[in-house]
Amino acid sequence: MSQPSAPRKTPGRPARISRQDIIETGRRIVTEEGVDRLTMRRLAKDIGSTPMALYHHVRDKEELLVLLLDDYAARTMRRPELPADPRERVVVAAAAIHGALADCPWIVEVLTADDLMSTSALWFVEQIVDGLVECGLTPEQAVHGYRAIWYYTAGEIVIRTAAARRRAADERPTYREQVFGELDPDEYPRLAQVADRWAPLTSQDTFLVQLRALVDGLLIPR
Amino acid sequence: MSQPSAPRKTPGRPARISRQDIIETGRRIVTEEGVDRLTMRRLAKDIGSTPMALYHHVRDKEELLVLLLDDYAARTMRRPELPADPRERVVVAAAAIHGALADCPWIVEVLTADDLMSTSALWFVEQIVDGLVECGLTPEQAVHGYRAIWYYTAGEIVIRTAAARRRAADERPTYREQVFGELDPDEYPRLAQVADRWAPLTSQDTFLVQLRALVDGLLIPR
DNA sequence: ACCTGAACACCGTTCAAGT
DNA sequence: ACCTGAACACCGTTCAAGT
Repeated sequence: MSQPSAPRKTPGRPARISRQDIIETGRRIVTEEGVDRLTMRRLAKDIGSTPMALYHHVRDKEELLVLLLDDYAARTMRRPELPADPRERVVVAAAAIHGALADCPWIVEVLTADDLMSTSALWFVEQIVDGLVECGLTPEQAVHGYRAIWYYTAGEIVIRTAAARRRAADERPTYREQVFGELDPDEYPRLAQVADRWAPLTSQDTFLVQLRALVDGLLIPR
Repeated sequence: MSQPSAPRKTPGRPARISRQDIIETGRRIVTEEGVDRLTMRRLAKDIGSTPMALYHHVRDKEELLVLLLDDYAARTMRRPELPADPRERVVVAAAAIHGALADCPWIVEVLTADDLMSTSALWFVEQIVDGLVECGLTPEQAVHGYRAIWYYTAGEIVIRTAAARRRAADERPTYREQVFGELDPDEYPRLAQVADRWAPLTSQDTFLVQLRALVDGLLIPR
């Protein structure tokens, strides 16, 4: 990451707050109260300073969020033992990324703001691309394969997080429930057939089996 | 959709603005200036009314956005000719959903707010689930398969839209470019190998071939 | 029933000035 | 160099009142 406030050699006034203070206080607010409560004003208040002081250490709020994501990843993404089989290695590395994101729902705000998660996740990306190459893909195909896995993973997190947030906030029946209640079985026979099982089915966590399907599909020679 | 302002039978003051006015004005603002510019205040001003008048016709801003998505889908999602082969049918239906979303980047705001796109997209979901069943999946597997396709599709849109927004707004080199510039080839040999091709590779549109891979993977008997 | 005006409780960020 | 105070230009939404 860029370091606009890397420790200068003495001249000028000593800093009262540091990037590290900002990150730590930001992390506390986000984990305890959610990313919606993280505002520059609130952060400044908690840190005992003014909103504008923050702008001396971070460019803007988006940079702050990326910093917090980096901090989160560095703090939690421990490298797991990976299986020798390259296909399994791809699956386990992708599942590890997914697991880290799933424990950190506020991440969605930043996901949509940057395409590569964090330097701390780079090792996992390496494992995925390398595993795909070892399975016989060209490096180019492997990059595209990684991208498909990343889209699937990010999409799962974004959609599931949104669904959970809605459930938490809402009393009213979801749009989905309304739609499935009034489904015309002549026009939508298959959906009508599964209508009453839709909610339990889609709340099942099948991330891993579908991830395997995707990886298997990517590895079919073509 | 719920219709809190369905036409009442005469009593009371005649409405000066209608749900339809709100949707049309909202659509104009969003398509001409982007979803960020759509505020209740701005919409009220354009419609020649006050912010609070809007709250008589929509519950809140989120409902307004869902209404706009519905309107967009009903207006643009024409049912295409579908191939007879069920596997191809799944691919074409999913690609049609993707194409509609890709032409409408502001959708991301609403995607994260509701899990099922719109009643207008229901026919496409039916085709996907039905195609998967015809290929031999159980209805339950087909629903999970649809979900995986939806995650992949939504993830692609979310990430690509975010990347485009960043490119449009930013001069500074992306985080990604910085990371790939300083990549340690000993620690990340595979990424170092593709580092200089990463940007062109990941800007290629491979949605369709990866979608096929996913569908093929979902259809492998297991 | 439908709409208005004023207010509440906020935002991110810029600017000019202070130490 | 680092921080402050005041201000700019906004938000979504509630409330009480008007017609």
